[in-house]
Amino acid sequence: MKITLKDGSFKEYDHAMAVIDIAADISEGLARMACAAEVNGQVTDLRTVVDADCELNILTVKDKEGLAAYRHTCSHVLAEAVKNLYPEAKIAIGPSIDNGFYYDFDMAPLSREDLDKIEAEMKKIIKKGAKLERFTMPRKEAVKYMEERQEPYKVELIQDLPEDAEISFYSQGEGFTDLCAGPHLMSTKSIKAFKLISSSGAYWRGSEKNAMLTRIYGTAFAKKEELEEYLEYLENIKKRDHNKLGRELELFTTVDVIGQGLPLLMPKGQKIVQTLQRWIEDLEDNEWGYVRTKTPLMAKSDLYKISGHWDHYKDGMFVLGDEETDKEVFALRPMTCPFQYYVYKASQKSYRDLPIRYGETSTLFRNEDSGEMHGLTRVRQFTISEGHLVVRPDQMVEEFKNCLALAKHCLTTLGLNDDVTYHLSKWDPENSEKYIGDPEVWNETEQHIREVLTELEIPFVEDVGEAAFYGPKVDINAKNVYGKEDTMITIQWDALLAEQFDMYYIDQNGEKVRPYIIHRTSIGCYERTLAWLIEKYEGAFPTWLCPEQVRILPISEKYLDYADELEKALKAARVAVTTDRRSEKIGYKIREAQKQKVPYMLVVGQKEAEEGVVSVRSRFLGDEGQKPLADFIAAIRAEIDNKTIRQVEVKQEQK
RNA sequence: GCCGAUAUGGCUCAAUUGGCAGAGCAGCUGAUUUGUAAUCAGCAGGUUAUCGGUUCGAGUCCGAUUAUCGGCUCCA
Repeated sequence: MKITLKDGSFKEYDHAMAVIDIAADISEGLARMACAAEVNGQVTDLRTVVDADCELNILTVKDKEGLAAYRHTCSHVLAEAVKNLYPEAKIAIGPSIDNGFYYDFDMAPLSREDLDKIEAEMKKIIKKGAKLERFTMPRKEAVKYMEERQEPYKVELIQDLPEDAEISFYSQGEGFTDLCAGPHLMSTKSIKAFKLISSSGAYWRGSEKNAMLTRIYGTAFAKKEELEEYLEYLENIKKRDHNKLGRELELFTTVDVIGQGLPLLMPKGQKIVQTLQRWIEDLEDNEWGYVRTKTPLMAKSDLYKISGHWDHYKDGMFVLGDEETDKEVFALRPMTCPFQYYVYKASQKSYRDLPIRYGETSTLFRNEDSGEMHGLTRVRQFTISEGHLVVRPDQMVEEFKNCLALAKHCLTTLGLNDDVTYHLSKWDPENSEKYIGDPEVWNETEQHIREVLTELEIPFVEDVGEAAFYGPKVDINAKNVYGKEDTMITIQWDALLAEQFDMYYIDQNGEKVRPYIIHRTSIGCYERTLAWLIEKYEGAFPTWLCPEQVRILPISEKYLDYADELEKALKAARVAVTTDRRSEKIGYKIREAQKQKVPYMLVVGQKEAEEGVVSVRSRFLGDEGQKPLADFIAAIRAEIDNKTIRQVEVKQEQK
């Protein structure tokens, strides 16, 4: 047989061979490094026996799948260690994940000390360096085997495997065997660097209806240095975490008597939100053809009965009053759609009126479960740059494109455009009762969106079952510092709700026609976007967004007269000024201003006051230097007026 | 909602087996005028998250509640 290797070279053998032996034949080093293999593009185990011509690629920890196998083996070592220390623990599942691996056990919760003990046991196991052996069993035997070992979760897994599946096991050391598809390393000895990160609860098979198991997270790397680097990285990203940094910078806070998911924006945080809001509202209205509405924050239950929310979403709403005893019951709004529909419906519309683009800076309320709240990204009350476009079907593609362009413009201006992924969120035909409308409408609208994204050369992935109940959408997601993804912006194609709300326009022939609706946001919700900006810029915002753009640090009492003049000049430049007329501890105050990420600092002394020159420290103008005051102000002004350097790039990008 | 951890002054942290709640920084007052991690002296700041229990005595032990953090689940 003829084996084609990654580099295009060949190996020929006259008998069947295991991949690991082929690797050893290529080079001993490769066999030592090997974690898994790819045979004809299929990831497989090193123990796989090859008996026909094929393409073979040996995977090491440098390959994604190789590293996954390495970590997966580490999770088996973890399971063996846990079984050694806690024989009563039942094993569930233990896959590799993005940054490491985990294993779920049915056992009592663990403390950090317990994890340290388990880690020590794992080290012992690795030191012994047992070989991993793979074997298979028919279904009946496999079930019996795991029943004898009193592993009910494994029994359930085996029973749920498809009829034709090969049921494979891996065993290692003295009596640890796990149901597993592999692939795995040849020996536990190959694991060089690992660390148990944390433990927590996790539902069996990810369903809250099932038992809560104890999950242990860990990570593993090929080298100690890589592990240390990763652990250091984990420490460092905490410094960017908006939930910590945002509080330190006094952008927001929470108060226990006010409640969960109800952050308070402090003056500096609100200054940023206000800057964003003024910018977006003016941009939408003046350049993108929006008209603004201001609709109520609550409505009678009747409205939500029409929209369907009362039946499907009541648990997620804050209901005011008691349905049993009160004549009227109200609810705080979880979305703005129907409110703006009634603005549309207030008068009869002609085809000439369309498209109509309604924008609203809209505060919404959602009664999230108590464990879901997080900083500014998951809250119970938030404000979103919301909007609904009522358009004729023939205008739909054009308007949808415009919404994407506006979102991209916002992201680019904020410097966030490189950090997002686009998703086409589709319905799930298997679950059609969750959606309204016919399959043809869904397939057609999804195809339209697919074409729009392709035409705009926007890379995207398609997610089944993520659509809104009334239509497919484009979700623009970003990862936070911990790698968790949040939807920042969503643009939804709705060909169905106009029917529910009996919206229409009069066409050229005098006939009533249903319009299409686009639900969209331009910059997302302000709380979440603020959180994202904090993490992106580590609190050092572009100057135009800075709540405090300049701080004056005087060093002499004699400077007082001059300070007033300076203050006036800076105010005229739309620069916030903090004057502190105390002269001592200037070094500390500079440090303090740096900590609070004030981009510009003016240190002003008596001598400079007389000469009209100030010492300037700023992270934009270089560390320090003497500059005429006028130059300094001009520099700040230029930066604010240009928004950012990135803003210039936007202009280049736009046609 | 579920599993676990945590909660002491504005901030960072102490407080021995249950035995007088303390320090540094920040703040305030006065003195000092020396330009980039710290001038000097003094003052003030606390119902130890809240409520309840055990005890002669609770920051410490027990229970409940609230909030925060790490996960799970959820996110129309």
